[in-house]
Amino acid sequence: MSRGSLPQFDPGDRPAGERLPEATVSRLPVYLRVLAGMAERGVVTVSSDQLAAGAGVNSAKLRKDLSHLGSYGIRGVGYDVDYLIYQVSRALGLTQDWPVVIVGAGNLGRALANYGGFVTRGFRIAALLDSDPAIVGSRIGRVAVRHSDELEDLIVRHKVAIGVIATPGGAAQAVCDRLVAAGVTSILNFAPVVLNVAEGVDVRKVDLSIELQILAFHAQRRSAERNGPPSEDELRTVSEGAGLPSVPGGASRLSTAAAVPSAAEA
Amino acid sequence: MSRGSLPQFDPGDRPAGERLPEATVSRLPVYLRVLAGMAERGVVTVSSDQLAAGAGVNSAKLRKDLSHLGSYGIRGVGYDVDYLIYQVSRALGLTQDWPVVIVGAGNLGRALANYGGFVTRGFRIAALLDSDPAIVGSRIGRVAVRHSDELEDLIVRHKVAIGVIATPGGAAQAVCDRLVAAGVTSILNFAPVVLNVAEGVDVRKVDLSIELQILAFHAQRRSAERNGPPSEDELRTVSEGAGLPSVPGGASRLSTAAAVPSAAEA
DNA sequence: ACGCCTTTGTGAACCAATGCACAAAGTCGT
DNA sequence: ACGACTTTGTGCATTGGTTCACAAAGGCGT
Repeated sequence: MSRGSLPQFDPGDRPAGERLPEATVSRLPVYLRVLAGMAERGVVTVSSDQLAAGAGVNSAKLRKDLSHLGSYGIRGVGYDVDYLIYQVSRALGLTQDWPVVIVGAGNLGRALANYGGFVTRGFRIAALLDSDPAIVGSRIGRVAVRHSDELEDLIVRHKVAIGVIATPGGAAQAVCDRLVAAGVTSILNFAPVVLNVAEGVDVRKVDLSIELQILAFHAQRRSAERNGPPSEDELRTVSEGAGLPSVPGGASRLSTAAAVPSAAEA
Repeated sequence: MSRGSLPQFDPGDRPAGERLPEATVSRLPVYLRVLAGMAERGVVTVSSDQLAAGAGVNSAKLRKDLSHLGSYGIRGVGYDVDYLIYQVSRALGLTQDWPVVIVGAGNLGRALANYGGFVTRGFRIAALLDSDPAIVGSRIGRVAVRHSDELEDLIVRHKVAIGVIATPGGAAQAVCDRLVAAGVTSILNFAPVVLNVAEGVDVRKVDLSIELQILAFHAQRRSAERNGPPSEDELRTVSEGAGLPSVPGGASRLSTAAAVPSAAEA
């Protein structure tokens, strides 16, 4: 237990310099959600085993994650639910609330704005923007759709630090550039493009098709396993209905492979 | 270059036993998307540097990722775009197409069904389900909304292997159970709950509030850094407007901490 | 035909994350 | 008041992932 000199009343705090491992950060919100559910059901104390089960992780991992925040458990008992909620919230920066701007009020933007229950957990929709005059002015839940011309102004006035991009792919990079220029340094991107940003800007992406493709990979692997391990070289019979494209540069020329099925295009 | 005995014509294939690292799998879809964009713009050949830049990763990582699929580059030149698209697609299992069922036709389900461009890349919406009679029968894009009673039937008839859960949190676990019981082994969950599934079922989650919380953490860290490194113990002045809850079990009793601000609840 | 130049593929060193297993801490029943 | 029992927090070994840096491969110009 390597703790520096610390004041009496908060026995658990880590020295301020401590950096949370990225993997831990990405799990804390999950713990927080499970804890919130427990608090709602009146649970007062929880052991690492119970919480880990609820979050779907190994209990040793959970304890190590929490130990990075400080020493907030009680041996032989577990963790106080409310107190742990507070500590995790604090570690994540949720004790202040964050004004968020959502750009794009199409299907997805609307869905996000309506999340309500989610978005209000430490976050507040400062603005919902769109460029289509036909929907500017309408209301989605509690927020009015404003024109994207106001983007810079709204960001500055509401001190927005987090932007959500819910536009079509084509518009995403331009929107991103404007967000960054206006001072936003955290961006959550739902558009299916890789955003290019300057150093120091934090981008996370949420992408349906990527997730589906990862699932497809595992599904394929599982089904391949079931049908017996593909004995050394029946590889090219896996996909019917698509001629095997010729190998470029095999012994002949490059870019002969134009007639590829290209499963990845629209 | 450790390759076993292999037929002449496909010089790059890896021995069939090769397992792709998970991290690689999660990046392949990104490469695929960038490649598709290049193909569309008529690019024929791409170097690892260019592709890596487009995908926002280090080029060494990109090369190592691709090398797990096989040896499909040409030294001194790069990779043939179409051929690489084909190989990546094949590795991901996208040379067959995957019928997908989406459960929940609320805002989010509708947004997903309308993705069109995305979903059609190797995937096909076999069914869009909802339990609300008011919207059953309506059309979202090309697909009709059907009643969730038909779930089991549709899954079996269309050989659906991938399910997408876009219901409110409360319904998610029940839907998940039904999907699994009907034979679905890959699930993409948009509902804000941790799903409990049997061994062998693959669940991925997409969660707005988790992503936002991770962004908030980094935003907080950055801003804390700018305002000077918090000198050893000004920790408890970080959050105004929220009284520091008492420490449970400090020297007094457990669960005194009931009046916590609880930034994580509705 | 030959050598220069580009770019791949990978060995090896590093770093991050996981999981085991156990000592230390602290509760609770008697 | 004490000892048995529970549960935390963490040292350590291991696994997985990233990055560097370079030899081998192969095209291209002359």
